[in-house]
Amino acid sequence: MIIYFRTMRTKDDIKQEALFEATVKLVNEIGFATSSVSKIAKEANISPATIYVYYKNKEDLLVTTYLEIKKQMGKSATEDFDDSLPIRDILRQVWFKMFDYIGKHPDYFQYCEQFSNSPYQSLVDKREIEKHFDPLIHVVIRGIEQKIIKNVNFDILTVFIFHPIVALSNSRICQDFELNDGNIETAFTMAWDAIRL
Amino acid sequence: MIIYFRTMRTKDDIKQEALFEATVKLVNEIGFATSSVSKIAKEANISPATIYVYYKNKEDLLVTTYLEIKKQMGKSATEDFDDSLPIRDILRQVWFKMFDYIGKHPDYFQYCEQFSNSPYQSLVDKREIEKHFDPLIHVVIRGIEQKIIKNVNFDILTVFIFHPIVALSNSRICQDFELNDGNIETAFTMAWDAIRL
Amino acid sequence: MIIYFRTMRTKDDIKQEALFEATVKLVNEIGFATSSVSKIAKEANISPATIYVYYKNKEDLLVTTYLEIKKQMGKSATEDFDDSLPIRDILRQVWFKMFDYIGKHPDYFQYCEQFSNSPYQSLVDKREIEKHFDPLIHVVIRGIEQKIIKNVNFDILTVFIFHPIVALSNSRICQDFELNDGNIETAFTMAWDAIRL
Amino acid sequence: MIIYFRTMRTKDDIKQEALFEATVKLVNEIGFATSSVSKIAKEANISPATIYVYYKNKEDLLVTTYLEIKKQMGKSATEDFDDSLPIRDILRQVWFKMFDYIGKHPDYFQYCEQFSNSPYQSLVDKREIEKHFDPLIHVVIRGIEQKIIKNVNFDILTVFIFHPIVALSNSRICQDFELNDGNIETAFTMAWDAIRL
DNA sequence: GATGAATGAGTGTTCATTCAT
DNA sequence: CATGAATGAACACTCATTCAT
Repeated sequence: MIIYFRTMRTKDDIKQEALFEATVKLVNEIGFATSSVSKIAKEANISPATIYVYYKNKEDLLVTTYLEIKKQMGKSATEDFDDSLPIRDILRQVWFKMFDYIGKHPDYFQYCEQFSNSPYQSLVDKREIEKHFDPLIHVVIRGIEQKIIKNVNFDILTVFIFHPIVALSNSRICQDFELNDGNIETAFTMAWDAIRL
Repeated sequence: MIIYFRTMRTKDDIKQEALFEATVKLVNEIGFATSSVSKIAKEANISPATIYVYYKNKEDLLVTTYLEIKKQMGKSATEDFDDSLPIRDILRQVWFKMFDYIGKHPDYFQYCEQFSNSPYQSLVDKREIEKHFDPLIHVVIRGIEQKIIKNVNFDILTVFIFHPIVALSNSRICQDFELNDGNIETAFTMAWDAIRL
Repeated sequence: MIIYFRTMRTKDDIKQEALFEATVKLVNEIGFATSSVSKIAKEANISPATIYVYYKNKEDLLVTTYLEIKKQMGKSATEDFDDSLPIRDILRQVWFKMFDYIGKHPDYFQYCEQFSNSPYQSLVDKREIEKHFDPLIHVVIRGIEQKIIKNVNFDILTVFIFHPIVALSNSRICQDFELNDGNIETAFTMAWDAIRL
Repeated sequence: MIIYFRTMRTKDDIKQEALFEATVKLVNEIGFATSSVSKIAKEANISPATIYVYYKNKEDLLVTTYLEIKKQMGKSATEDFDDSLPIRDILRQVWFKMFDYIGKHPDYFQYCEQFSNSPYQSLVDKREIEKHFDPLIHVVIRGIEQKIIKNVNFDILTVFIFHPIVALSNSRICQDFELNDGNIETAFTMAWDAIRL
């Protein structure tokens, strides 16, 4: 007879985490297109049927996994956020924190990249993601108000101040770019040059 | 009685082009992952087996379609290339030409985006593509030599001077960005600010 | 309400056996070349997909079926093996046991014949089969040592002492040969005349 | 302008022979099951459609090829047939002639072996083949009448006097048997021991 | 809660054959 | 006569999902 103490993790938690890791691992190893429910189940050492205990369907599994990572990423990027610093310094810190996170979890990052270009991508509410990065957005808006940042379409700003982080981390796009502090500093300077007034 | 005029195109050409268009259309409508040979065939109003008359296999169909578009795109971007212009003006012209091409063929552009993030992407020789854009690369190199452009890792430069064109054209990333001349001018200025010394 | 008695066989066993019988039956009816997975499935009254629950692939199904029969056959041929008998009597007994088995399971025999001439034949380790018939081989070797059997290439001996059993049982080759005791006795005498010193 | 002289072989003959050789070659290389009409056509350097000019269908092509070889084989086995020789010598000569033919045309022999175990085998009239070997059959009958050969079921005799030639030539069955004169002599002696009174 | 077994619908691909030219 | 193009039907196999236990 098994007794579950209050602090003991339930079986559920363990299975769910195994499923999370298995999903990320498999997608990174064999790609989104060929990652099937049964392969993920095998990787997690459970029956394919068990997945349907925890998730409504395949879509739910993949989307939830994505959202979980994005949440973590947002948290990492905005932790120790110091609103009193100059805007440039705040954004610079975010850049380093993001590259730090990606460097530590390249598999999570890669999963997100794959997800973003999969058909499942359209199933997530963009706002749901953005809210994890809200503090950053507000910094940029403040920069515009203080006439430090160019007052242009927000999408354009995003393309120059946030998108490069993703592009530079994508080994397919940047085969020569090494994630060392010097390179990150250089790239950030360029991003800042692009958006600053 | 059917009369074939001299200028009449042969059946082959018509089918092959129908296949090209059907491939692009379907991939754009339902995505790469779910675009099957039989669905493409149905879209082109031919039998799935007929595809194998024109292409070795699915991979061949998708890759060839991609290469064809990239070739067109490179030609468009570099036509009327005037090496005597100032470097900034050359790049600015390329930007406008690229947005012009994408504006005229949003479906071709979208297909390439999807392809670039598919498992088939690894099957094309990156150099094969780059050669269609070689003149641009040389302009950037000249800019570095003339101390007009920052002397940094080429991948980083690419992320700021070429990658934004793609990002801004990607309706998923930029839902607010409108491809009008003003917006393009603004964005180009930012890209130039990022890379210029 | 269904009640499962203790002796009731599980679904698995029933399906797997149905599959075995269906495979043998279909191959005998329409030949190896035209026996497809879906036809076998239909014969066994299951979905083609279900076959892949029990076997890795078509090859696995066909090879396993073959090995199973050969194992049975070897066991039949060598049961009640009495090493103390004169060599001629031992071989004679094997002949009768083999014809007995083939007479009782003509379909199994025919399946093996078809398999042996199929492309799948090369996938089985010849030794794996031979080991079921090892006692026979040793009898022949003993016969040579005792100068009762001609001391010639073993392949040649096999062609005259074992191969005729197969040839005579093959209805395609022998349409007039009836498997009665008289005919078997006659044929065995000829085989013995061929190999004895 | 091409002028065909009377002695010149017509295109037909050349194509038909190319087709014959291509069929044999391909079947030997990739097996009966995977030899398709289009592959044979490619091997013969003609269009698949052209095959249907010369043969009614695939079956016709394969069967005709088989019959042609069997005819040749029968001719070879029975040429220089000397009815005045002792029966043993006649049969011995046939053995050597057969092994000679097979040694010179291993591909033709192998094609026949493959054909004999294909579904097409049932389409040929056994008598059609046998008539090419009629002289041999009559020799055996004479042997029985002269009380030189055992008076048993003809199928049984065939299994011991003709079948071994095929078995010994089949590299799958006899991997150790070498087609040299010594081995053939030994094997023939055994065959003769089996059938002689 | 957990699962082995089962499956209809789909995958990419090859086939023997026909037909307009 | 010769053929390139075309295809319906079949192939082996995988899929996401369900369901009885």
